[in-house]
Amino acid sequence: MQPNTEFDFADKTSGYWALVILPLALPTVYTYEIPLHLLPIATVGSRAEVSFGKNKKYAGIIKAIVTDAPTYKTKPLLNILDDAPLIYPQQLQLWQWLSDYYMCTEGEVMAAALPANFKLSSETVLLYNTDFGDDFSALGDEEYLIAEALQLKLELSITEVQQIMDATHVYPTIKKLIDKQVCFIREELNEKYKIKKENYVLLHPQYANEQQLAPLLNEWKGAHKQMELLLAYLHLSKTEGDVVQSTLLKKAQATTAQLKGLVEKHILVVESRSVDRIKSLPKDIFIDFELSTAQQLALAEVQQVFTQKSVCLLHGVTGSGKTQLYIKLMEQYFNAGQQVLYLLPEIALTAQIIRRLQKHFGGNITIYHSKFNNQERIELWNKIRTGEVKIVLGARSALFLPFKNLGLVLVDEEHDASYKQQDPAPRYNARDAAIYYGSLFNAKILLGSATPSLETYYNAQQQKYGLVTLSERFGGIQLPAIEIINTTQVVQKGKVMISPQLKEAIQKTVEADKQVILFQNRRGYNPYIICGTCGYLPQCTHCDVSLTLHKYSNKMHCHYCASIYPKLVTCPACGTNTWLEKNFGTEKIEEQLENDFTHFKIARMDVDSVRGKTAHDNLIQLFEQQRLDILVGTQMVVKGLDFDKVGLVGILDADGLLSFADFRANERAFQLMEQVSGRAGRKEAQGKVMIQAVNVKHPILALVQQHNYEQFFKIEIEKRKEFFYPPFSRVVMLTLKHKDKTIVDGAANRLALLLSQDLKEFITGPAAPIVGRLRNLYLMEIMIKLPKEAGKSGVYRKVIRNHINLLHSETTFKNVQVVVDVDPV
DNA sequence: AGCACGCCGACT
DNA sequence: GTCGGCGTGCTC
Repeated sequence: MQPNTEFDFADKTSGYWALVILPLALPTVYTYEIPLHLLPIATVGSRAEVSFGKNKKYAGIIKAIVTDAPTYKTKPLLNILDDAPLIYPQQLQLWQWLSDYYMCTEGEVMAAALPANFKLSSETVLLYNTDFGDDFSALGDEEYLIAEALQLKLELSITEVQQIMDATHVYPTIKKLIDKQVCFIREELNEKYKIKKENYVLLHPQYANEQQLAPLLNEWKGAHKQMELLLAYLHLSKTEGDVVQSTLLKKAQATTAQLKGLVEKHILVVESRSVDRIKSLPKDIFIDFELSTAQQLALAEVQQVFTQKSVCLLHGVTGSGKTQLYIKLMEQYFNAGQQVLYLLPEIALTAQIIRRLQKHFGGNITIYHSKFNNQERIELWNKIRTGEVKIVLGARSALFLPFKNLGLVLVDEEHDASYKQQDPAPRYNARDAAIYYGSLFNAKILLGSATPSLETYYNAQQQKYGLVTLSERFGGIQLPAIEIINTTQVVQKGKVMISPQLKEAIQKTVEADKQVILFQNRRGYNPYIICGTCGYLPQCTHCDVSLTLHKYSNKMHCHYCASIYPKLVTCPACGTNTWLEKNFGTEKIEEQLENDFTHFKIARMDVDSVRGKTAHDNLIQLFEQQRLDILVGTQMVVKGLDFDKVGLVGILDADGLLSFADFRANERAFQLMEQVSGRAGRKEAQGKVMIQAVNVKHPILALVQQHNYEQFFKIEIEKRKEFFYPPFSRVVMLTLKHKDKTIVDGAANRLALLLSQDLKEFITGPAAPIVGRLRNLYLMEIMIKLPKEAGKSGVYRKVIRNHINLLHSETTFKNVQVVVDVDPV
């Protein structure tokens, strides 16, 4: 694979070709000839600048270097953009695996894997031909406009041209301008990343020894201000070591001119140094706590498992102190000089956990998530690649980082659905991909959860993974007592659902100086308006869903396509104005609570209230510092938060959780309720949980009440087995989309028929999903439950791929989009 | 993903 | 008659 450096350079063609992955949804790699002069630096894993199509340029990744000449003519690589490979062979292997397993292209994986600033594509720039003169008489109106602007600015980007012409159809005009030689075009591939430089002030070498400065200072002849500046410098360099120009000038209240004076006198020198954007903490490790006996035992068991198996599940009840165990384990791998990846669901990546880990690992721990800007990501990327950074804490995309020497992967809250990427391909599950990625390094993988996914727990039971259980809460605190409240009566009154019992408990809890968390599931349980006369229900014009009423905007929102509509005054169906507000979301609950408890401090936490970078953390901090009494929220309040003073947790609507129509409904409901409950009584005393439900006989509720995961697993796994659902099968969900209803229906039937030639007994559907139309596209779904026979899954995927291609070869169905989702959640 | 080519409806 | 709509196909 490596280019032969002994190659005879006298030969003109190098005889080597590079297979390049482009960051586009293209099914294959593209072959480029490696020009002789680039051969020594063209290495697998580096980015190459290539021309693709008529004039676009991209930065692609060299996947492989081959010596067999392709049968078609090739373009040359234009440039090699990296001194050293950006990614390691393990990354390429991971990309390949992801694209195979999740049935997407490697380009899509690349687009997801690389930080934005590494993904370059050219921008077309129009350049004015100064030889053209200024005779614009032969130009049309639009051509004239552009030519005039070009004459003035000499360069225009395509976007600027679009603005000038106020039109999208700019290419024909540009073409004419080029033909008439008014301008020519250039394709620019810009490296956006600039190393941040900062000016440092140093003593001139002739004063390297400070004693040499004394005569100078005693016989100071220069400006007084310059001496002050020099003294300020000496002070700063004593106290802080390296002196940054900006800090010095600020401190001495001096100007650059004065500093320049000293530089000219060869007393000081200014040096531009690249600085790290990532502010670094001291690299001390400080692990000052001791594990409890139960934790120590569990840690020893994990270590024991890792001598035989590479994956281990840590099943620890909420509040058992899994994080402490992780910290001890991380320390061990860190000390062995290996890198550690700690994955968390995006939402749990709060300042809380970050602070906690930084306290122990200081500057050795690095955080990587979507809120970081591009420059910071690039710097991190490089530090991880060189092995300088040892511990990374991140959400699912941190999986793509180029580890050099990965020893341990921790997947916390392994059951969490947000490890699965939903929308743009690759639709990967970071937990599963982490297991594969780890195996490439021979790393150990620890999956942690209080409510493991059925798949993982099953794997543990089958001895595929090791299993370690922590059934005792840290400090011996009891798991919260759970009370189930029948709300049949309350519901009938059509009011906000806070039962008298819950209301009383809230009152008592807050009065006892404890905090309350109220949980309301959001999806499918939103406020809406309905016409009280004719029953008309306002719906989104692009999607088959009813609109949600938002109080703060007083507008109706579509939660699927984000369209916003004004609140209707008269009913478009019957012309009356008798709207009824139905149902309730977190907003409405907050409103109700404010009425009921006028003296309590109440806050709401959901996607609307925590928009923006810091709102979420701020709210958590407020709650942590007990400046809030009641927190009302959705899923968000569940994840990874530790609050010491929560005495009561209320689940307002358990029916809503249990009523989803898919095979994971019970699992999700159990996990959610168990996790929410776990927020209660973590440090000092046993907490209390109240679950409101109409269907109080639902078996899951009893299991939650007993905190009985094992029993839940036993019941649920039987059902999965009976109906051939995961973990007994592997689900592949095909979603077909088209703007014409009859065409999607036809395509879905056709595809199902095609698939049934090979996979007859595994197909369910086609069927329209609950939301049958999204963004003006009608949807149909086909579910395939594939058996998990060893070695067969590749064959199955090929069959599916072939049949989709076959469908697309039929003219009627050519434009039907088919989205493939492997292991959907 | 772009971008060009090509075949049909609404205007000078 | 042409302009420009977007459906279709290709990019090493």
